[in-house]
Amino acid sequence: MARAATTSDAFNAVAEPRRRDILNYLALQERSVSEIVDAMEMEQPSISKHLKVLKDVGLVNVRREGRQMLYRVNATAIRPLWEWTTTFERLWRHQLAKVKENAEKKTDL
Amino acid sequence: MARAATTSDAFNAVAEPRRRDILNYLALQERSVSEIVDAMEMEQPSISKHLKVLKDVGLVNVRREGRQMLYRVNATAIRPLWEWTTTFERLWRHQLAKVKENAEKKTDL
DNA sequence: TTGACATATTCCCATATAGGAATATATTGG
DNA sequence: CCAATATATTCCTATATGGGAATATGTCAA
Repeated sequence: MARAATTSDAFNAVAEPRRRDILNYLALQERSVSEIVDAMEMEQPSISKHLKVLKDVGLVNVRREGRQMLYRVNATAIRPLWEWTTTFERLWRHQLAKVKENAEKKTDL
Repeated sequence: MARAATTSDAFNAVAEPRRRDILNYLALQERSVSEIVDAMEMEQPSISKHLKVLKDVGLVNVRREGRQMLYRVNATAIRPLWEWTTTFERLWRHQLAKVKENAEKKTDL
């Protein structure tokens, strides 16, 4: 077997750093493909391919306006990632509390 | 170019569903490899390989106890994922608020 | 209709998988 | 030291990827 497809879910789609860059950029506002191309430093075909992956997993939505295609983030599709990470929140808070505790012990000496 | 290595960062490491399963299991408590093998339905070599990836990106820590290797989650390594997703939190709250608003309008009819 | 602009798709290829199978390494008890 | 247990590593292979290059598709303006 090989790796899970990039389009299999949001986790795989955002594993690619360029796609996270694109999503970060789109978080500010809806953008056309050429705006994205200008903002990122990538060829237009690459951008289009990344956008296709993002669209396939529902991380972005699109609408046409004349010759342009306007992409925007579908933030609710990112929520499952957030939810998965929060199951570990208790653990890292616990870890951080320990670190702080140790730091205070040191100061007390 | 090919895909970014699974060991390149936490995002790529957790893209594999089996590795998320393992992390979920380890979230409960520290576990030996054989306990993980029993809990997941996978061959031991596969588990060891997944654990290596998780260790390489710092998502788990290990200690030896006799013949056993005890793995535990390093939750702070998951935090960057959480932080990235929270940059979109405002957006999905906004979206959900809209959905709710529309639902209430309907009820008013 | 034609040309220009905006975006998408196809073809090519080097590369890193994940799992299966087999084997290697490490540790302990006797 | 040896056998048993626990874990890691190596070899193999089908597969999907991301970028580059070239090209196709779609839309508007005149």
